[in-house]
Amino acid sequence: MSTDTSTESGLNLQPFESPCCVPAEGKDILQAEEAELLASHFKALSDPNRLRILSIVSANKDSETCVCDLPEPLGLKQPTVSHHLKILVEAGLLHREKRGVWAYFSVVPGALESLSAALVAKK
Amino acid sequence: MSTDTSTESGLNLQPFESPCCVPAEGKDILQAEEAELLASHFKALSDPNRLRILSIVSANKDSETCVCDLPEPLGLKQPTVSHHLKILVEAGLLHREKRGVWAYFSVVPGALESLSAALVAKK
DNA sequence: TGCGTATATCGACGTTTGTCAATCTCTGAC
DNA sequence: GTCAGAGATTGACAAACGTCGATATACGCA
Repeated sequence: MSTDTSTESGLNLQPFESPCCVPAEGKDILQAEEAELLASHFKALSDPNRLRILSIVSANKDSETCVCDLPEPLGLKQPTVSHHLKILVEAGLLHREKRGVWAYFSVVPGALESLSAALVAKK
Repeated sequence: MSTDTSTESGLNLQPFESPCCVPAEGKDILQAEEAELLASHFKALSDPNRLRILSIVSANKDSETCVCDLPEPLGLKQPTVSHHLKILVEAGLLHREKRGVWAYFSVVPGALESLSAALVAKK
């Protein structure tokens, strides 16, 4: 990266080479794979209707939430709700249990907490 | 949902109507506006390259990070990096300070922590 | 067996997103 | 004033996303 600066040893003021700051790479930086994984989790949380689904489901901790209760408060049609639920389940945030014809959902214990911790403990 | 139930007026016991669970709405559920706001923040975190930018910037806390250092470790072109930086700034996660020709970025104090808290304190 | 219902899946559509080449704006140096 | 470089903006494009109607699947009941 140095062109022909004669005295490169002692001086730290560079004419045009690296005038701003240090590269800051190769250290304990979030790697591409980890970033991809973490981003996929946040993507599951990046839709307002999915956040509201999580809120509703986590509101009744004792009794699980069934799908049939979600379309009305959300103002969404049943296929759309099913689509969002699938995304939340695949993200590991919701647990699906099918009993008979009905499907009941509950928040996976510790899932939100671990995501929350990843936010503050970001390297 | 009701086909041809003759007496639809006063009765609240439904033969096939609500067999699963309670509606669980109208309580302390995440409202649409709050959900929209929260989702917009998580959307800023839902891209792996933006997470890596946050990681790099937060890695050198003392000295801020300049834009010119980001394209190389990320493998992105300068306009793309600028685009992601804009999203992070508008989400309130990064602070931009332009000194001369260069722009330096730093993590907004408490921004990630407040998001992290919203995750576990979800109603 | 056959019917009604709850949920999942499919297909389509408009919208949003990530990326980059090209260009513009601004600043410092000569 | 002129020039060079840093970074922001624009426009374009493919890919991904959210939504919903239509349909399929699975289960309980008579």
